[in-house]
Amino acid sequence: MRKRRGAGRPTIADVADKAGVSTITVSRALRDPAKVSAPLRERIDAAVRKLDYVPHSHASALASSRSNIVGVIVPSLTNNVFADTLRAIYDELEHGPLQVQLGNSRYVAEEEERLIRIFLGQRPAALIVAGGDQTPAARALLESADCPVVQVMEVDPDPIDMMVGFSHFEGGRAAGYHLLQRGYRNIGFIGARMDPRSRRRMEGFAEALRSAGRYDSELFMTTTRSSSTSLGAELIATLRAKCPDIEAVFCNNDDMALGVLFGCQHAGLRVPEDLGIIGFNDLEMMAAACPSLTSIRTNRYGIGKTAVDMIRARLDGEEPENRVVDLGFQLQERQSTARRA
Amino acid sequence: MRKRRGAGRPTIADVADKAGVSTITVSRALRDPAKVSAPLRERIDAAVRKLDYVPHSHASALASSRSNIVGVIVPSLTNNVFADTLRAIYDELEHGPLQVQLGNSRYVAEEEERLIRIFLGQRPAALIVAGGDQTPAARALLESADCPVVQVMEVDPDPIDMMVGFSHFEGGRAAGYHLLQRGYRNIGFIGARMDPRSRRRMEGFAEALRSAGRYDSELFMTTTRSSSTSLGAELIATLRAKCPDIEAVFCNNDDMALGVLFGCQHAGLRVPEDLGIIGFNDLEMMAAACPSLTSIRTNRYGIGKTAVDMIRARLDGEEPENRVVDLGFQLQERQSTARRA
DNA sequence: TATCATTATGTTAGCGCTAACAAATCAAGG
DNA sequence: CCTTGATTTGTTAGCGCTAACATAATGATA
Repeated sequence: MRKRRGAGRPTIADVADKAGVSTITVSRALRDPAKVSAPLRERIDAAVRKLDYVPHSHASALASSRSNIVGVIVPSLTNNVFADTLRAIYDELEHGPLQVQLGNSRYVAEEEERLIRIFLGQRPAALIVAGGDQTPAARALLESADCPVVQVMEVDPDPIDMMVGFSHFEGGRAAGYHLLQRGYRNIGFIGARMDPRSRRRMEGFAEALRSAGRYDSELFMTTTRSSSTSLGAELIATLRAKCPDIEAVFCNNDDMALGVLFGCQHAGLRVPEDLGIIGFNDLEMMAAACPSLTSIRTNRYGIGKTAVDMIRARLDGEEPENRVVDLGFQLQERQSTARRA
Repeated sequence: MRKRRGAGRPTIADVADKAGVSTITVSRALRDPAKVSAPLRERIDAAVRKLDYVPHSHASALASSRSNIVGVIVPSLTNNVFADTLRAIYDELEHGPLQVQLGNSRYVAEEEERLIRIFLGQRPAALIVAGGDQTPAARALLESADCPVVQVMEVDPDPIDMMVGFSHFEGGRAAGYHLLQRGYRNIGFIGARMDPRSRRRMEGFAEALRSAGRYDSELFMTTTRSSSTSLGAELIATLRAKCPDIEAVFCNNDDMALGVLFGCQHAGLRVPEDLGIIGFNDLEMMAAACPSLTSIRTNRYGIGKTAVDMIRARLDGEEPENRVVDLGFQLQERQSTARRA
């Protein structure tokens, strides 16, 4: 006699037996209750509860060749920027059947490609990837994926499928204009990691300075090290040692900006009088800091929410009116750049 | 003629055809290459590459009634504390076949129970859950799960299965002794969210103060609002308005501690002279702050790494020598409590 | 070389679910 | 009463993979 495998949890057949219907009816009652008459539905629900039945998602995925997994690939788990977007995705998906599967590419394009490959192996319901800088192979994989794909955090005229984010270039440019407007002259840039998005911020910033004839590459300091508060403090010290006449600095993110503030405080510099500081993202702490820190506010939660909305619409068969949604940014002006111009 | 479903990507049968072997041989070559002779292995590998074959994980999970999913349930995605542990889990799991599936319980026990139910429906390879405060039903579900279960972030003599973390009570107590030792007398506590772990920190802290006869409930201020830097600034202002003679404060986490520092700076108070501050977790920014902030350092990355090690050992059939691993904590003494006693 | 243990590969039958088709039931109109 | 069309439920086969058993090839031993 052959041993039965996995004879553990109740299956849809057990529920069907108990309710006195066929398995397909149970399947329908669970997936689309409207397709089953009220009395049967009640009997099935009762049987489900009594048996504590949980559908076997793998079997379902295999039979329908369509899983309930939304693959999400982000470059960092510790970066607050992605945490907010992720939180939105989880919040939005909570009350549906869709499940998030999260991959961490650590800012490595090849790792991202590997993750895309793995995720596609699961026939995901949809895919969300950060940014628009995939390798050609990764892009090809995504283009041929037969599920909705949303690129988040950036906008680009040529999305793989759909896209929601904002322009990092314009954000950087706005930061530049703000410092110029505030009367700062010797304006620098501090950037860590320098992933493609940070690079675009820097380029927009440089363009703003250039347009006013105030661009000086000596005042731009970047590193591939990952950003942190202490790194911000370290870099501003180095930069000031090299260029003591620097008056203001744009940091590629808020952690770095906070570090610059701490660095100034340790060095006895007054902010904004001796040095103006502007960050990027407007994390919660920026408003609380002393002095409060100017930043470019981005709608990270909205990006996650919009991404899910787009996916849901597509899965419902609708075609989104715009394949690229620009959620923009706002300059949050605070004490750290409030120099009497 | 019946339409074939899902006639999309290549299957194991396609690979088997191309390599001139049976499907089970391909299956074995992919899962355990040592079971297949070298020449066949090479032919199979070549076929896999040529067809760009990716195994269908759902089919595999169904057939073996064992998925490659490690379910992880954390109470928050934005809390840096969990981000570090998560990062470790992802780092450790990267080069194996195991996939992480992440759930966010938002500090709601019922939501955690729901997630456990969903995850168990996928027959996970293992489960990692935060803390030891599951509902009785959730605990029962986990106890009957036929996979390794690791509770992280805490230690408890009675784990569901395995556990790795540290004692929040002892951490809080250490913070209390430190402030007493530094000569502070009117010592307060500020706590947001007040999840079970924060509560245990507070209890340990209170116990330390009580042992020195310096416990005063008037100086303990808690809220269920979620922690943030601005909340820290707000609460210290409220607490000082109520008890102007407060000399030092223990914050239930570092975000709150940073907020208290900012609050003091805005109010013109000197730290540590007018107010001593100690946080919990020792996030990166604590060392960079000005003044640098004392904190209880916890090994969050190590917790994630150890959890995966324990899971892997169990999956390899080994029994861990200790079902509960205490990774401890260290007091990081910095300027914010450096009062000349 | 015959015999047995070992290793390498193949055959068969599902895992639990759902798509596609089929049949039964029902409502309304002539 | 029978049509007709819509609605509800059931039957059958198969999604892609692997467990269990079966067999073939290989090696070791006397």
